[in-house]
Amino acid sequence: MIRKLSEHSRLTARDVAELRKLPMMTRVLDPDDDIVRQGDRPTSSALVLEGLVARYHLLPDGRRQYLSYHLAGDLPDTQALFVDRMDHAVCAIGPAVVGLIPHAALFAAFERRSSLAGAVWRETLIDAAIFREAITNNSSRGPTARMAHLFCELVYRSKAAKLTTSHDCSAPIGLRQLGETLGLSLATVNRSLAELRANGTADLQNGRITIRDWKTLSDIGQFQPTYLHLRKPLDP
Amino acid sequence: MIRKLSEHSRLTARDVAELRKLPMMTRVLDPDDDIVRQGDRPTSSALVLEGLVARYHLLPDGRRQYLSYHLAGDLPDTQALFVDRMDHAVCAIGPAVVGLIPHAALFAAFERRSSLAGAVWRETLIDAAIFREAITNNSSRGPTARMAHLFCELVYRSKAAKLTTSHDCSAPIGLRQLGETLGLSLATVNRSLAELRANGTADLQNGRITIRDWKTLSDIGQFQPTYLHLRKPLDP
DNA sequence: CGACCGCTTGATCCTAGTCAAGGGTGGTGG
DNA sequence: CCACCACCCTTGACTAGGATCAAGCGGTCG
Repeated sequence: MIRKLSEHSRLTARDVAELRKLPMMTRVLDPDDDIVRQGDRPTSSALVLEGLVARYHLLPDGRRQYLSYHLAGDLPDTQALFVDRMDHAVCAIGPAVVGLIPHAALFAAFERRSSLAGAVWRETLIDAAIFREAITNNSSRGPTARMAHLFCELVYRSKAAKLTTSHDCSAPIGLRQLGETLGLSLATVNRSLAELRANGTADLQNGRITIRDWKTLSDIGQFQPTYLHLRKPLDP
Repeated sequence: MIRKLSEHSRLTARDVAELRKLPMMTRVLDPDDDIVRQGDRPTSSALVLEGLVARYHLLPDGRRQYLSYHLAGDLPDTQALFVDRMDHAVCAIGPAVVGLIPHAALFAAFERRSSLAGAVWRETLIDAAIFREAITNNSSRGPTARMAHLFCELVYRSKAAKLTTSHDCSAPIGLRQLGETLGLSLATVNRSLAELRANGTADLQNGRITIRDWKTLSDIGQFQPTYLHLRKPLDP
């Protein structure tokens, strides 16, 4: 499962052996459970084993700004490895399972195999690329395009992670949360979603994103997957 | 100059010695010159020596989305160390000077002193934190608050980098660029700026941001500097 | 069976975008 | 040296699109 790193990095057999040796405590989460909170000083990092996990900022008025979503195989809080305090929180979106790996164990593995450090570092850089894309998405595209882009990204990443083979993926996201991701009101989210449904490009139902017309949808969302930096990009 | 890293990381004398040995080619830039372009595969990383530098996405219609600003001492394209292709570009905002350090030299230094790798890694993680804050800023705050937040961030970082001691900093940013940073039209940018001028909290003139009332401005922009992860935060 | 929660839809308001015009400044060329 | 031009900032009028408010619907869980 950890071998999602090899989507973007070449790992040797010894790297993989080192990864397998990492101690890990699994933790089962209900929807909306926090894994870490803003201000925490975690001593271990989470690896998503199952489900969907998200990072978010807590705003002064209690609302949230969701920042990114993380699928099985992702490391959603590697930031804490090198930075004292969490400036954001991480929570489960649907039911999820995460593995907690002590920082000390990770550092030790990095010492032994610096290529591992490189792979994790690269992972954090790709996270940053996803954040940048979110800035552009939420700042320069209209509501429907934003939503289309997000759907494309989630499905594309799901496929890259071999979590799905068809044009859909699990995403137990509520419309309110979608709004707090895209910077839109609940009403607009709904109308944009209705638009995507109406033109037959995509749908979100029962916690599942379905893409019916990839070409048109990725056009609407101006989705260009290069920023995800896969070693071998997917076609569809 | 490189010792800006010590704002957030503890460096030993030997780390510093290693940094001083790095080979570097300086390059002088006019306003708007690109340092790297989207799609490039750079073989060296830039260190800002003078002036202001920005990252941006190029949009299909030719407009830009500015993503972050980088002051003297920053490493604006460390991403390229571990990722094949640039997914964004980096350009000079005003006149600027950068130092180009070959990736090979950096990797060699990391091998010799892994604490250096950690410091640079941490720097990239703080970049990511700045991106996250930009998502929140552009998605969940009104025009004036966005601008206030950006001004606070730039001045705060300038002070942290010892580039200024008063409540102002050099920022040769045009209003169009401000708009392409904050996701606002030129007209709105101007009106929001007028508002900040009118209530005596801040100003932008002759390529210089001046903050007249820090307390009120940071209130308007909901600016909380924790996400910058300085080892010792500033008060004012 | 009832209450609650999340989705859906409609009506209204208001904010930010668009369009258009004017003013200041610096640079270039006559 | 001056005239012209280009660029950027500034301001106003109008418009459109998204936020807000409000109500109805449908499923689920107690």
